[in-house]
Amino acid sequence: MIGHTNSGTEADRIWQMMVDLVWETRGEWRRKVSDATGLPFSRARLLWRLLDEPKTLKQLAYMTSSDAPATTVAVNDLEDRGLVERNPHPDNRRAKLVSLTPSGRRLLELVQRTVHDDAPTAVQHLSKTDLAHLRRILERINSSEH
Amino acid sequence: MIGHTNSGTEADRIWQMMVDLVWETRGEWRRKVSDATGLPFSRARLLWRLLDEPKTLKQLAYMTSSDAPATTVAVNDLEDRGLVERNPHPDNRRAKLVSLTPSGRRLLELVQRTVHDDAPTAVQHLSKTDLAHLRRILERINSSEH
DNA sequence: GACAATAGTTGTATTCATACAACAATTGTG
DNA sequence: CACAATTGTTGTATGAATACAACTATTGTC
Repeated sequence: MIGHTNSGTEADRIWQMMVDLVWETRGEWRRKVSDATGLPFSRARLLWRLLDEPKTLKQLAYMTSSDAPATTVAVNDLEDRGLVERNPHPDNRRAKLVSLTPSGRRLLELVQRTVHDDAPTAVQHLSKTDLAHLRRILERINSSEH
Repeated sequence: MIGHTNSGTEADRIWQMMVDLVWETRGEWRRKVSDATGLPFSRARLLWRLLDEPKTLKQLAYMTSSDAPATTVAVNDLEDRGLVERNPHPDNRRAKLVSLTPSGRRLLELVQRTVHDDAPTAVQHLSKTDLAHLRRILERINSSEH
């Protein structure tokens, strides 16, 4: 990953350590997701966004920071593969709701089962105490997130 | 980012929290680096790898998990922009050493000054104690990395 | 010295991502 | 009702990432 100066606050320096640690592992993980799904990573990511509930194309475009045409193309692709379907939006006939097909859902479950994003060994070797500390701190971060 | 199951060890679950936290911030950061350098992100990343010391094309190819032709093209691009130069390798006349030009070094320094990869506010708001814990744990992870 | 291996270059093809223009259908508002 | 805004589609163009084949120059080895 890109190196960094150590300027800024202590929080910034620590943050940087976390970023570097995580970043190192992402390349291989993306490749594994792509291999497991047979999809470009960005498509797989789009599919994930539908796991909880159907979304409109507009919502998907916003979430992936891409524009409407790009999202149409991506959804077309996923639809052609039978992973996703477009349904009319109940309240707005301009909009369409994109939702997972059973096949799409099965694919995501397959990824969950096969692509393990395991902690690096250095993390696995932390003591119980350190893990507990780490969890508590991360939970604190997440809960103050908004 | 792509969601995850909560299966696996406690370390895996905690790791996942870290990954999610970091991942959320990476898109914007990449964009900022690109904007500040006027380079595609991958080129900027290549430039960073030369900060410490010159590298051969082979080393660069390995570090970016790309192949020799791709690396040649990338280095050509950086060389055309005057950010980098090829010099003969002292010990091996087949190899070439790619190093930063003064202009390339200045560009990296500009990025360091302008693109702040600040900790999310939730991290900045951690207590001194939590920050100290976090730093100690991350250092422990890094030192057991190899 | 012949030959294989290494380091890098050139060129090609494919797939992706991104951005934009032009358009249709629907909805909201004056 | 007319008109602007919203939602999505189609098409086009461009820049990038990735992979491969074929090549040169140099080095190491039998």
